[in-house]
Amino acid sequence: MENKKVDTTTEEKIKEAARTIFHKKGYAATRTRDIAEEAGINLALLNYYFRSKEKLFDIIMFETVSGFFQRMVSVLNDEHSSLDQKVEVIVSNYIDFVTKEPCIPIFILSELRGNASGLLERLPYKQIIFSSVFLKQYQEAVEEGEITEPNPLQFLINLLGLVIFPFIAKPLLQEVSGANEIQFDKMMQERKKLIPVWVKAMKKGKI
Amino acid sequence: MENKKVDTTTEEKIKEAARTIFHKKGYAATRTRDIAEEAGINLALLNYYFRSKEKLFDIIMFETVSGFFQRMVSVLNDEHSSLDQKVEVIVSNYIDFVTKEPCIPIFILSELRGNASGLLERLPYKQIIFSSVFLKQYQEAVEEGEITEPNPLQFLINLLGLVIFPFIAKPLLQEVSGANEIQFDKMMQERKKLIPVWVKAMKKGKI
DNA sequence: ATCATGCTTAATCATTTGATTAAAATATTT
DNA sequence: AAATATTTTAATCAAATGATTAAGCATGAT
Repeated sequence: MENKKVDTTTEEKIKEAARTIFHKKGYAATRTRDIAEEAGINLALLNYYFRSKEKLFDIIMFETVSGFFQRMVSVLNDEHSSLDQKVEVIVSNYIDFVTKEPCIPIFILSELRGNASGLLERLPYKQIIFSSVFLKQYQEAVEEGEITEPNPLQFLINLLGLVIFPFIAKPLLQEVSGANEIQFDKMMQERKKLIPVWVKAMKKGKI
Repeated sequence: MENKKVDTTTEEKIKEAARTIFHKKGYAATRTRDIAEEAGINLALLNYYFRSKEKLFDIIMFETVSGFFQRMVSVLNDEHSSLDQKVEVIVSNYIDFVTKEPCIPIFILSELRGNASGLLERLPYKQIIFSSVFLKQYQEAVEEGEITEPNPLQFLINLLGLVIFPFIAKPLLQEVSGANEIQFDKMMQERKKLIPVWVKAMKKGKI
């Protein structure tokens, strides 16, 4: 009955395969047969365990998005770090994570086009960010004149854009620069130090 | 024989419909029947004029990518503008363009995942950017100590990331902020002034 | 040993989807 | 007007694809 061996269970094998293929090709371009082959199982097992391609996708999508934003939320709510420290941690954390999982940003954002799933509405990030330690610290910094721009969303857009955009544009940047995989990763490692400096500089940018 | 009336030709109607649907849903999620319906024509006409979905897509993709980068290249090669002016023009130009065509960035970048088409290699942007007026100006600014970071690619990544990323992450940002379409566009208009200031501030960021 | 339960497979189904065909309609030339 | 070429349509095809079925296999319980 139970099949929880030392090796991964069949259900987990299917999920891992689905993650791999969905992340790489997206929902529409993924064939259930590809997932079955990647998992080394019979196609029927996919439907046996998950009922349908769509239900399997919903699970992967939810876990991927949750995992991605949990990394940010936990840092944004840290009571014991300053704003600058939060930037450093987020930058370092995400650059390492996305270097290991380079498909995830474009996967999330391209599957969220139009947000047909309504996934975002079911996630509580709006409230979490709105009541975060980060937000208080940002508003304090604005009041004390340390930050010019009053809208914290502009700050988050910049931070995320500087970290994530290069990974989304990776094929493009590699072609324009002629960089190979290693050189690209090295450039992203350099951004670990550069982005916090840039973000600090941007805080007092005067119009 | 010739059908070039005042109204658009059938071929052009199909291309416009294909642009609309491909941009919105991507290659894999697009059905040729959707394009035919959007164009108000019989499905067979699509294959009559363009042979196949893939060939039609290749045309749209090439035109979209070319159009997108031509805007940048023409500014980067302007002899008569400074680096700061180039930033201002690119930011303003792209924010207006992408506000009108919000699907294009995520379309280009998601279709370029893995660059299976080899489209990028067929485009000459590497050489164009490498020998651009921008590059000379950037290197001069580095030599004169006006810019800390010696790699011009980091500068371009930042510029593009600050401009384009918010449009790619639009559904996410709208959900997190609760902003509607008009409020989002207003925020992007504000970035027209903010990004050039930020980019200037970043130039002298010290480690 | 027998039974019941859950897991796995091969074969098959039904629908979707890209593409084609042959004929009809329209436009162009002679 | 007749002939020719081009454009358009309805009908159909073949392959791909998500999903199901029924039978076989394993494992633990009675």
